[in-house]
Amino acid sequence: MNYKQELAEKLFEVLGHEMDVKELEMLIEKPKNQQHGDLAFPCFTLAKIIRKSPNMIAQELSEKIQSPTFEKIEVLGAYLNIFLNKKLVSEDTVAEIIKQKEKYGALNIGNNRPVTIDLSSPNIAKPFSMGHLRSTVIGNSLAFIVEKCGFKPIRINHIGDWGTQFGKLITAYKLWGDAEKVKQNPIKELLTLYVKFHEEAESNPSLVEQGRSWFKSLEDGDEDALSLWQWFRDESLQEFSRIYELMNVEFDSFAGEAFYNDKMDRVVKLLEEKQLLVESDQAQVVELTDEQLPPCLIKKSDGATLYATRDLAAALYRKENYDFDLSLYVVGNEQSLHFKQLIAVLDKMGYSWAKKMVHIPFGMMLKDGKKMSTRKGKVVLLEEVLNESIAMAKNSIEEKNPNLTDKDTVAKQVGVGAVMFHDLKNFRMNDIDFSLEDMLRFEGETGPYVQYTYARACSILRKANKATETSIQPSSISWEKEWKVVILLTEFPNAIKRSFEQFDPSQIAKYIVDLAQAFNKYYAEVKILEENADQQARLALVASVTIVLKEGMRLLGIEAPEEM
RNA sequence: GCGCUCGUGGUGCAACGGAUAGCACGCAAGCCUCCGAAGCUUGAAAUGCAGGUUCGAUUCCUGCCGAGCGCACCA
Repeated sequence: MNYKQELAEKLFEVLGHEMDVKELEMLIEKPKNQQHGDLAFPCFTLAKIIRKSPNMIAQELSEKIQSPTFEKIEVLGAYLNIFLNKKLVSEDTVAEIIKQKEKYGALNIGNNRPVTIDLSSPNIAKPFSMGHLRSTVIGNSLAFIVEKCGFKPIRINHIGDWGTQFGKLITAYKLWGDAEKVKQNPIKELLTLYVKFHEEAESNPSLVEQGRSWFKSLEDGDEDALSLWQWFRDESLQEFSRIYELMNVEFDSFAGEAFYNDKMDRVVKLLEEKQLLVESDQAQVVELTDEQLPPCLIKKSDGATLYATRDLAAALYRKENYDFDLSLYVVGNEQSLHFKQLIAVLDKMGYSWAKKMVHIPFGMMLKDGKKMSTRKGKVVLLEEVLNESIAMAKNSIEEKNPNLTDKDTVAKQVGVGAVMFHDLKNFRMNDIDFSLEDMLRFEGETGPYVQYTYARACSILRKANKATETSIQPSSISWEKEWKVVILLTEFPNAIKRSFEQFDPSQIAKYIVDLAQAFNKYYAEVKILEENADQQARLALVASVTIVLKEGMRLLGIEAPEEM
């Protein structure tokens, strides 16, 4: 199945053990140009070791290597170009996929060890904005990827349900709030209050002081403050769950910031015991000068805790309760410094597992090239975008496939798929300038494009009206026209491996677009349902494509409707 | 000022240090009496600047320019 490895082994046999198999495998590449074959081995590195011209080495190697897997070996300059045996590789690959079904591409490297994933983490009383979309969608996909690699994912939604913004919110509600309005449209009304607070605070600084004092009351357990907090929290969570349902995202834990309120004293004590805590400007900090980082603030001068304190408590709690092998934090790039500090402090505390914590940063969702600001109300609401996308999908269905049953379900799958895919298709570190137009595009490299390809392939299998055979019959097919599709099918496990190693779902998104493109070209060129001796083999190929496309979409958290 | 991230056709993005730098959107021209045109085919169009390492640099290193984000009592 791994042809690269096979080639590396052959090279190793033929060579006088100048390099080991791993090194040789590293050098093997897939040519950009298909005319150069399926695998290529450049001889430059070898030339240095053996002290012969690379062209000569290539020539010599080409004469010595033989295997039924390689049907042709060409020498082009310093390159050894290997052409795989199309019939053998195609029939093996297709048979393998049909046999393994959605298990194809699974990697058994995790040994069922737990991996916690901190994702989504919206702030209560603030709207679920496009910014949270990124963490939710990337984290969700990473959970599936990690699972595919044999780990046990634990999705944790570290809800932002505590902090000074609640003091501000309570202040605003006390001054201008209306219970009825909040009940009717909680998030929007709370956002309005939050924005108003910041507008007013510019000319009236005492508001900030009031906010701070309300938060202090909250921390001290003041009943009035607590009941307001509880109310805001409940209303917000209800709204969030509606969005998660739309996107089909589920969590194993909603333990947010408030959950750690009673677990922070312990952290502070531990830090004191380990003599890491230092007073600085009346605040308690951990110095990180050795690590060349700014100090990490643990307690404010008024004794209140901070973000870092909470995250330390959360890290300890997660280690103790989940015994994670890996702890991923899918949080924006702008918090890189915070996670460096967090990990550094844990390391200083002597926890060896600190290095198992990985911050997975991603670029910002910008608006007109600038950061969106909740305070100024410059946010785009995710739910509105999703609903608009669903409505657009519905229109497309009415126009293109009016007889479809269950249009609403499919519209949801396609509309939401478009938004999620748009976020996953590019390398996560790139900033994204928000564009509704781009997000709701259904043509080109988009979720709906992949879904459409899948639906078309399913349609063929339906029309063939033969259950996909468990094995493909020997056929006269040459696999020439199918070859681009086949070679991509063999690449799926690699795409999964890359996405895991780099914690990068876009590797899979790009892969399924490539596969969909190759299949669509094949579809345009070959009449698959033509009755002839090759039909069975072609249908098996189509079945393989549906399996891999569907599994690829699943790993991104996107649904795959069979008709659309 | 210091730190992190990023500079590729008009726009959005690809390219384990390798061959002629790929794809999509948009634009221009085609393709449904034929398996779903949310598709396919063809065309025009790009590596910020200057050095360095290397047989070979879009990729690695240094400097500069440009963008975004951070840099103690927000998260």
